[in-house]
Amino acid sequence: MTRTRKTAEERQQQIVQAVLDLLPTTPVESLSTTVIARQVGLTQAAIFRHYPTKNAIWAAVLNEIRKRARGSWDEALAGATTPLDRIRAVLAAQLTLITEFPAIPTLLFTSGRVEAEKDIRPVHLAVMRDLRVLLVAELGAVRAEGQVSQPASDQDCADLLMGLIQGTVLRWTLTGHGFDLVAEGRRLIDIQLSLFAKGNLR
Amino acid sequence: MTRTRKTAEERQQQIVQAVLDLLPTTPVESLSTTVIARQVGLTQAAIFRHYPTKNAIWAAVLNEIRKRARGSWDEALAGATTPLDRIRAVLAAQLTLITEFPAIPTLLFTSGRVEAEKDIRPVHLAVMRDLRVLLVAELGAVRAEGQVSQPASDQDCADLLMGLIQGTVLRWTLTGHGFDLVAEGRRLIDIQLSLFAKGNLR
DNA sequence: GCCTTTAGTTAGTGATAACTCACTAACATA
DNA sequence: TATGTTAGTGAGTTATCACTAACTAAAGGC
Repeated sequence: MTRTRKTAEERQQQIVQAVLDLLPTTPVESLSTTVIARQVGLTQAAIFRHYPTKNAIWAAVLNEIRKRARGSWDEALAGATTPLDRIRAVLAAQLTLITEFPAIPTLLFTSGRVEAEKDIRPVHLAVMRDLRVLLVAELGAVRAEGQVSQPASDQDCADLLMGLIQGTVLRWTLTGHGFDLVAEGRRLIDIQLSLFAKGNLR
Repeated sequence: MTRTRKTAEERQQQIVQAVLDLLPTTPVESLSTTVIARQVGLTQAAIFRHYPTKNAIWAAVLNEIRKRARGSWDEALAGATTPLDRIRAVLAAQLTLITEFPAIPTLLFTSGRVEAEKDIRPVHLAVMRDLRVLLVAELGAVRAEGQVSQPASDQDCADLLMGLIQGTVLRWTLTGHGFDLVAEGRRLIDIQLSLFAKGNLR
């Protein structure tokens, strides 16, 4: 038994990672502290040394997800030049993130435990709002560029794109990941963007 | 105590109705057989005389929802004349149904218990498939009418519309029913349909 | 080498979940 | 009025949940 004790901080990260690893295969309500503990390699009680309540774990997990989402968006934004390309890149990044962490839609589509609602829902809303703000900004840039102006407001266009993403992810989740989310998403995004573009050519 | 015993069939319907009534205000995982029994006015044990397992209750509830969805679609289809109007009507009907039974997205967005998945998910998929088939058919009719032909395939257009609906419903759910779902949905649907229409005018 | 700090364990708590079983009483019918 | 059927009851069962208290032992400064 070469059991080495780890620092509390390390364990906290480990616990969050364990939840992220388990979520794609474990229904949220079956993801008990016992299951988490087994994944980390600790006893169930040890979990409560690092997080005071289970809700605290959910909050930590959601914040980690939010952090990763922001990171991947920033990366996508930096890698593209035109506003339209940035829209494509950010949405593709979001879909890629979701394929890497199917935990995200699982949590998103789960109304969740009664008490967890208070902790989880605000983070969801924040992530969605962040993405929407980003889209509206880029759509505004597209419009400002002048060449292509959408027939609908930037907000409406953003909502249509958000719906497209969410709907596709929902379909992907319900079909048990039955298709390539990123490819299908990219395809539909291109169609939608081309519809925006064509809209003003009349 | 003029306690009259009811038939098993009556009770079964009553139990399903009780779940539908409770769902908007009760988190899915708090909706125990005890709560259901209290709503119906029976003991908890009596529930199991009418449904062998709790999953059986969920299955019955989902099938009832599916039945009602079909019913409201049919009504919408019958009340509209042109294919485009039928699309608008069916989607609005679906949104109206959801405002009447917020239980639907609650169930849809909840991954649910492990075992319930087997019973619940297929019904979800069936409902979504039904709606999509309907949309594809009407979009085909729009195209066949000749005047307006979409720049994308009927299937893709249907997916865009489905995403629009699902995304809007998700937003509505997460914001705690913070806006008028039907009105907002109609607005976005009209925009999307006009995008389809304009697409071929170039 | 001792001593403080703290990660981790063992062994519980009470609450609540779905489900069972022996029994009772309302009902239909003969 | 007697009898078989079945809706409904009350008192359980087992399992699992989040969480806690008392204790143990590893780590690290002195």
